[in-house]
Amino acid sequence: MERTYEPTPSPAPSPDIRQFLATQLNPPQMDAVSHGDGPLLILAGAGSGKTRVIAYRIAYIIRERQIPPWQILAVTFTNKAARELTHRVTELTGEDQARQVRMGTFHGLCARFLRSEIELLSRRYDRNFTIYDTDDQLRVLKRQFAEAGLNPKLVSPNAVLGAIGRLKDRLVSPAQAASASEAHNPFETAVATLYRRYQDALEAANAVDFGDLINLMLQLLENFPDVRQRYANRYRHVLVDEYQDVNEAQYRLVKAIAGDHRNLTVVGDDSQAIYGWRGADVRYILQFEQDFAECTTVRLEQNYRSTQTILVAAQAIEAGLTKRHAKELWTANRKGDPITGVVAGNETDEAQFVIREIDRLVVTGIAYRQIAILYRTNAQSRVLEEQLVRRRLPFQMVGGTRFYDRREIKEVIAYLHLLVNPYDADAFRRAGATRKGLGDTTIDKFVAWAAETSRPVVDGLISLLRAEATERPAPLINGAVEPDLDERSGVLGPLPWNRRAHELLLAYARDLDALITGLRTLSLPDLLDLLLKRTGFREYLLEHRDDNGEERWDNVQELKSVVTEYGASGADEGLRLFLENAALVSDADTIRAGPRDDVVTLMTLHTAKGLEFPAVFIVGMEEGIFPHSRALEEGNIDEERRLCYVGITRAMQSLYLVGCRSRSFRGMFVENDPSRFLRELPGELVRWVDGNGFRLDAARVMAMQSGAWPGHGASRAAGYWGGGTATGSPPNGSLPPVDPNRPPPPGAPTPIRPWSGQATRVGGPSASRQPSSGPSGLGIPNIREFNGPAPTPLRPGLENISGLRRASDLTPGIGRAQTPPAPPAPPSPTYGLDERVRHPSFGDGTVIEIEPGRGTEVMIQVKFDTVGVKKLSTGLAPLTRIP
DNA sequence: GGAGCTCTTGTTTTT
DNA sequence: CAAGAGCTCC
Repeated sequence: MERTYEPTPSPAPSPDIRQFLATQLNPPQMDAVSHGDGPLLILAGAGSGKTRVIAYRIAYIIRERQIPPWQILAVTFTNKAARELTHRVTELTGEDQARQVRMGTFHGLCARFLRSEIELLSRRYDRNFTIYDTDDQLRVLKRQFAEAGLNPKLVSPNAVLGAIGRLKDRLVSPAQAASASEAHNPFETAVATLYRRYQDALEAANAVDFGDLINLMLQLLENFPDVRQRYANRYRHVLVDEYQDVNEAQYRLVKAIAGDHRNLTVVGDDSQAIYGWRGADVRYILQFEQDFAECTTVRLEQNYRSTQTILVAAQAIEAGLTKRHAKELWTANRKGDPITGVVAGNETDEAQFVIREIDRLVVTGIAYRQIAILYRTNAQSRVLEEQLVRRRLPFQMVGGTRFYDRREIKEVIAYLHLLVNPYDADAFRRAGATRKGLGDTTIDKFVAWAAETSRPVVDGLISLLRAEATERPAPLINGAVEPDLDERSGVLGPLPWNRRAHELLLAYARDLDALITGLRTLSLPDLLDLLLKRTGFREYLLEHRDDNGEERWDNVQELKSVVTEYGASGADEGLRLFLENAALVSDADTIRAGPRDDVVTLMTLHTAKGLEFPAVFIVGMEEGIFPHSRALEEGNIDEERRLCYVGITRAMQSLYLVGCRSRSFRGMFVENDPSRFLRELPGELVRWVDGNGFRLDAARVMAMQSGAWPGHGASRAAGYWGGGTATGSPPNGSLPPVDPNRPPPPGAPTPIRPWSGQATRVGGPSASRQPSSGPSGLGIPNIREFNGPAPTPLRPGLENISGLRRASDLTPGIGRAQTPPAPPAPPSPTYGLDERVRHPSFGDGTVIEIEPGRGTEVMIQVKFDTVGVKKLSTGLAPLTRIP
């Protein structure tokens, strides 16, 4: 096929489309959406309608430019984002077209591409490759420690796995890692050795890890020009979301596909780059204008999400960054309430404050689902969970331990993996370990035997069965099976295990054989049933495991309900789809609550990226927790700062930043200083309270801002406030007054690291698998059909208070919307007296009073049938009319 | 091979 | 503190 990359002349949008877009988008958004061919950089501040712009742009390319949808490739980082984008594009173009657009995550898309291409790349892989997750990786790696005679106590396998991951992010091969330039100390030498072995083990198992998904695809594109041409030709329009989070491999992947035609749109915000630890490099977005010199840059600087107060606070944190793209967010939203800064006593007080405050918010008409509690580390969720359960507040945790990471689930899935990928030795071991009587010794012997005789593990096992089925059962000589068991496929050779082990292996083989047959004849749910029954999995869990056997069995039952959703296709195809999902999909993606569930959401700050909530609590605002001690040690404060920026900008109306003086972990009490991020908040924006909600007096606020928890040893606080100003180094290693650009003082105590802990999760995967818009539903405007312009839902009365507009005001053509375009906030519904309404928490009720609230807010009083009279804001309360 | 015990150790974020 | 590794004993 001839490939030419002449830019299609970009026709001026037809007037009606342009007119319609003008009602939906502000001018810079419109510029981005209607940009023609060639590279486009969209710098999209928090809450500036980024996803909306991508969705509209895809729709625009299809509808207006008449590009076939299958020529469009849209890449995201998370499944959540991919799903949201699919959802929005579907609303704009209809299902038929949207389905043809190739949308997905980097990893998901690469997995998909590799299924059809990987055999070109190396004969060591085939299309049935298994995707190993972190747990699988670690198992394989630990085995390499043993085989290489390395002591896992001297070098931590986790650290080595991290190092290998980072090498892969930078496209460093095992051979390169072993070279002098990479390995210049004992650790790196060990890493190089283990990396080589690890990679060999993966290849032998026909398995790839997350890094391989990207890197193998890249190799394919870079080493096979015809393949690259094929992809570049097919995907004539490439869009990449969260571009600030790409690593080198991903960057080169994008370039390999879009480098020729250059129809590349990247969207991102360098202030929200929070994945440096995963190899992401902000540099790529900062350099986009050099990489693609002819690119057009559009800045989306109008924030539709947050109050001015919240935005200004976020910018105060952002201001401490050492480098960033020039970009100034502004909002036409109201000033809003002050931020609440909370000084609690300990982590229980912290949790109790949050809960009391949630109670209060709910009384004012906020629904549980409009509230999020965010924390730096998953371990912090535990106290919150305990208290929430105690107070019977409905909540969901997003993330934490993945459902598919549970041991019993991994064990069942290991069996399933074996049916698809007979080379998967790790799955063989894992499934084998659940079989009564089969121990490591026999399994090791078997795996070694299979490797020596060049048999995939499953084939080797089945061959035992075949040999047994011949006329001559295996006689034993000196406890070993007779060496020359003959069958059509050849001689098995000496089998180095005893009769008892042999019987156990045969039973394993019979089970797998039956399952392989089942793969052809049964539905996927039935196949799983057969698996559980034949292997006696329930008995194994109940007898064999800890006291939680019942609970574990319940989890397996959950797995059955998940699998049912893949039952439409045949077991074989359904199984492949299911396994791919199990490897690539996190709980954050599957366990998303449907819009019906009125629950408070708990998650990490990282997980919260891309979401928004009317009320947000960020807890653990302490040095060592947030910013995290490890980041402090490594001098990575910028990334923590960006994470804080992300957290703050999740909030639409109410923001609480909560920290505590002391916290117990590992059985000890530790005291951290207040987070620098707390202290950097502009004082006039914050209402400071203690854990009981009582206002802090001025002296205590000042103490707080100087780096000490107020009220904690009054003398201590008074001590360095005696002089009236906070210059000089305070005693006790407390931090000096706010100066975002200053590194921590040399004398600062080493912050104590947070402890780890297992976060338990509520709800199973089936609890909420229905597609949903997530908890952010409230703030996302309805997207109307392209061809059916709807009246613009002007948000009533969002007057620009107090002249807080930013520099963008002065920049011609940027960020200034004459008519505020459809802001991402729902129009406040109006209600009439005596109207019947429904609230997700309070039930049904009757409107008995309507009165003006703050600003343009309208407050109504509703007499609920069961809970009495409540005063609610029509803009915020999730009310629906009952006909 | 496996149960039950003590000891060590490791602590971020996720595709 | 809790999970995992390592040890002993059956």
